[in-house]
Amino acid sequence: MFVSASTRGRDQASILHADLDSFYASVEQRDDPSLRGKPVIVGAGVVLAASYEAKAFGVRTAMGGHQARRLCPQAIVVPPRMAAYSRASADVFEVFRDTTPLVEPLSVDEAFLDVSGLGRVSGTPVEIGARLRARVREEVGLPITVGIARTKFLAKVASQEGKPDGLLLVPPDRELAFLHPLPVRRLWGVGAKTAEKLRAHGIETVADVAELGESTLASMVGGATGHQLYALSRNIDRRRVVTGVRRRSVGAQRALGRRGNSMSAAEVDAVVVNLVDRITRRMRKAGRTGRTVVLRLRFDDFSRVTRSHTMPRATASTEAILAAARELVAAAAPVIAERGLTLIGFAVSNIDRDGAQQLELPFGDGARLPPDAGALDAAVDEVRTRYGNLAVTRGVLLGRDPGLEMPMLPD
DNA sequence: TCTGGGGTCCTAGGACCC
DNA sequence: TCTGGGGTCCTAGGACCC
Repeated sequence: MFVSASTRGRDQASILHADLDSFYASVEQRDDPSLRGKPVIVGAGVVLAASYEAKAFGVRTAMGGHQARRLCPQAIVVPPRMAAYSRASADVFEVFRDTTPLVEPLSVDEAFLDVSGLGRVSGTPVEIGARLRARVREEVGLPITVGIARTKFLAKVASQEGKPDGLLLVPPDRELAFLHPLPVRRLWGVGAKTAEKLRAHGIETVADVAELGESTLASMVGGATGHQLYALSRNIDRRRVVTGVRRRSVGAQRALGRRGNSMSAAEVDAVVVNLVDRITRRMRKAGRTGRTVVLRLRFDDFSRVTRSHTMPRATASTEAILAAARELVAAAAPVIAERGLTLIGFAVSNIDRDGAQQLELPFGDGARLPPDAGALDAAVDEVRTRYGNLAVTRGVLLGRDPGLEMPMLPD
């Protein structure tokens, strides 16, 4: 596993956040020249992506199709082509990984890149970012925006501010001037609900948040969110760019619309079988197993409900997971009958958690406790390189010094 | 304006254990 | 018979993100 250098780069802007612009819509415009320069909407029922020409009319991602067409009647609506987007994403990430090995994907269309220590080879972060944008444009044919800053959070905000098709650097001595005037919604973890809670207290900007104490914030929005807002608003973000982060759940769902109301038990079961089959195929392909099956239901009034069941062992077997899924559906039958089903979905979580795994730390025969925290970190990184991103909490050294406890390690 | 599909993390209560 | 503190796991719901 590679992680960003802890000394180098801490005080200079060397984290890139690269974010494709209107990703799905851009792929459509790339592949069909007749769509270029025109308002394009991907997805009919709900807007999955809108080109900048459509956004100019107020069309937004996740907006209902009816509203979108009313705002922009001349928009060209195209069905999604997921396979094409997956290919485009893979091509873009190839450019990312050719730029630096320290790539942390956030989704199909964005990632953090740590370019500290590349100076001698590749130039300054701004030069690297500019070259990355040019390569994605030339080699994949897509516009991409790059934000550059000293921290992940600032880099991400910078790419948002730099859109579309731009590059924006936040110099280390301009960070607070950049951050504080922004609306609270720009803070990670602040969505519609949290923004409303804050607004009720007269808090509108990041600067307003930064004036509050952590306990005050926690009392408004909860402990964890309060802690995060406190730190981000004061420009504290020590998170490093981490590779090899692994998925924690695998799921699939299907919206049924109004017809969900009138589906027979057999029709519902057919959907269940299909969803479980898709999930377990993906799990087996990825070599993952899971212990907890979660049923998600949505109803006429858009209310939601979840039911879950944890199995004794992690598995990717269609039979085992389907059996659990069917039991969850059967147990939820009364709710389904009462409230009008419009969506059904499953997720399998507790991935690869088949009880604790014994790993041998690479200290070799006669080795002693690592002399310092740095050596311990290196050992844990070594284990993670081999076994993936484990949640390491505590380990006990066995052997020569039984019972010697290692200190708590961060995730 | 009546809304897709894929995820992540946090909170809180209850069961159970020492 | 009643009492305490601390911890883990499971379930359900909620907020948020792209």
